[in-house]
Amino acid sequence: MAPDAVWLRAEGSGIGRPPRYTRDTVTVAAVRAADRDGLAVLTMRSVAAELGTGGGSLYRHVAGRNELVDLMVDHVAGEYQLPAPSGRWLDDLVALAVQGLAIHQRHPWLTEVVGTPVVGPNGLRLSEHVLAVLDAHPAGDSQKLVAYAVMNALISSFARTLHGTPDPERSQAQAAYVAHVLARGEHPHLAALSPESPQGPDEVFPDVIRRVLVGLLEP
Amino acid sequence: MAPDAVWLRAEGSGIGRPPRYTRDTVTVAAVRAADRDGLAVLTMRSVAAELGTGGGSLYRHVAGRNELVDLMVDHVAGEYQLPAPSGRWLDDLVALAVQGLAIHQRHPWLTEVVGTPVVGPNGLRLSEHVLAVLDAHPAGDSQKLVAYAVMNALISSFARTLHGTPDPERSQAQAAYVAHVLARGEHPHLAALSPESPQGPDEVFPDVIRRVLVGLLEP
DNA sequence: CTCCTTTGCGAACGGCGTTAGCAAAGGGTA
DNA sequence: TACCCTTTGCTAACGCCGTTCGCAAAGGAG
Repeated sequence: MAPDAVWLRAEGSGIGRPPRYTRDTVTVAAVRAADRDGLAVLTMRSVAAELGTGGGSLYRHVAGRNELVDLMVDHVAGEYQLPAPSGRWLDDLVALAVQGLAIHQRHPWLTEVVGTPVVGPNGLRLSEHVLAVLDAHPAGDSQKLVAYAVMNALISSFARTLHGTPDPERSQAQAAYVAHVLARGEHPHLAALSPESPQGPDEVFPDVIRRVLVGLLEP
Repeated sequence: MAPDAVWLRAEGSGIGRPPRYTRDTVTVAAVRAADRDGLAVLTMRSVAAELGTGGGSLYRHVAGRNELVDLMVDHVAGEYQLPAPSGRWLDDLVALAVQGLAIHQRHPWLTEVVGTPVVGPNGLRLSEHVLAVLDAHPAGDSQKLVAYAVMNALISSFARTLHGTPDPERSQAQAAYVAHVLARGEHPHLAALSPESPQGPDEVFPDVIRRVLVGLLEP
C-alpha cells in the first residue's frame, strides 16, 4: 500500500500536544535556506537549524527530504499571479512564462530540482489556468499539454543559463579546455563565434517563447 | 589556482606501475551501471564493484563523482552520428534531435543530470556540427545558440516524460491526489482532459521539434 | 489528578564521497 | 641480476548525510 501524498495527509489533529512548527513553517524555512545557499547544500539538519532545532524533528511534519522539496516547489508555484484570461492566449502565455522566469530568478534552486513536475495545489491551479487560457483554442488536448510542457522546459533552461554555473572553478577549467581545443584549429565555426552576445538571454526570452508557442499552436 | 579540466589531464605517463584500469574503463563501467540501475543509486563503491575493486581505487583515474558524471555525459554524446550537412538545415537538426532522444532512451540517467551542459570533446564536436549545419543560415550567432539550447532542453524534457517516473509509488500517490482534487469539481478544464492521448509523445516529437525550430529560425 | 495522544529532541545506524598510508608492480640503471 | 624510483591498487578511516528510535514533554478529556 502506497502512502498518501503530502497534500492528502491532514496535520494538526487538535488532540495531543500542540505542534510548534507546521508543515508550512518547515517549507518556508527550507525555501529561505535554499534561496540563500542553494539546494545542493540544503540538508535536513540545516533546515532544522534554521528553525533552531535538530534534524530529526522535521520528520514529524514531512516524510523526508524529497517530500520537502516537493512542498518547496509547489510553495513557490504559488507565487504565480493568474489574472483572468484576456482572450489573447499568446499574450497571456508569454506573460505567464515571464512570471515563471522571474520566479526562477527569485529561487535559483528551482533549476536544481530534477524529477517529474510536482503537482500540488498550486501546480494544479497553474495547469488549470493554462488550459483556461487556451480554452477557445482549436488545438487538441495533447497539443496544448505539449505546449505547456515545452513552455516549462524553456523556462528552466533559460533560468539555468541566466544563473550561470554555481561552481566558478569548474567553469574556469571548462573555459580553459575550450580555449585549448579551439586553439588547435578544428571547430572553425565554434572559434568564429563572437564572444559578446548583442543582448542578454533575459531580453530575448519573451520573443523566444512567443515564437515557440506560435510554432506549436498556430497551424 | 583551479585544477585542470579532465580532458586536459594526461593519463598513463608510461613510467611506474602500469595502470589496470583507464579513465575510459571506469567511464564505461559507470555508464553500464547507470544504464542498469539509474544515476541516483550510482555510487563510487558500486562503480568500483562493477570493476571488482574498492571504492577508493577510482580516485586514481577520476577526481570525484561529479567529474565521473561529466565523463559519462560526454561519453554518450559520442554516440551521435554526425553526417555531412545536407543543405537542408531543418531536416538535419530534426534528425539530430531524434538521435538525441534515442540516446536519452538508451541512457535514461541522462535526464537526471542537472547542471550546465558538459563540454567535453564529443560535446564540442556536436556543437560544432550544429553550427556547421546552420552555417548558411542568415540568423545571428546568438539566435543559433538559442535554437541549439532550446533543442537540447526539449530533448531532455521529452525524454523525461517518456521514461515516466522512476518511483511508481510516488506517481500513484500523486494520481490519487489529482483524482481527489478533480472530484471536488474545481479545475474543470483539467477534469475535462481526455485520459488517452491519440498518439504517444515519441511520435509527435519530430513534428514538435520541427515546429519549434521553424518558429525560432524562420523570420 | 490521571490517562492518552501527539509532539520535540537527541542519539544512533547505515551509507555516502573522499582521503591517507602503505603494499605492489613494473622500468631504468648499473 | 639487484636496486631505486615512480605510479598504481587497495583498505581503513573520517566526516557528513538521510533516516529511525526511544523517551521526555505538553496539553486535552474524564
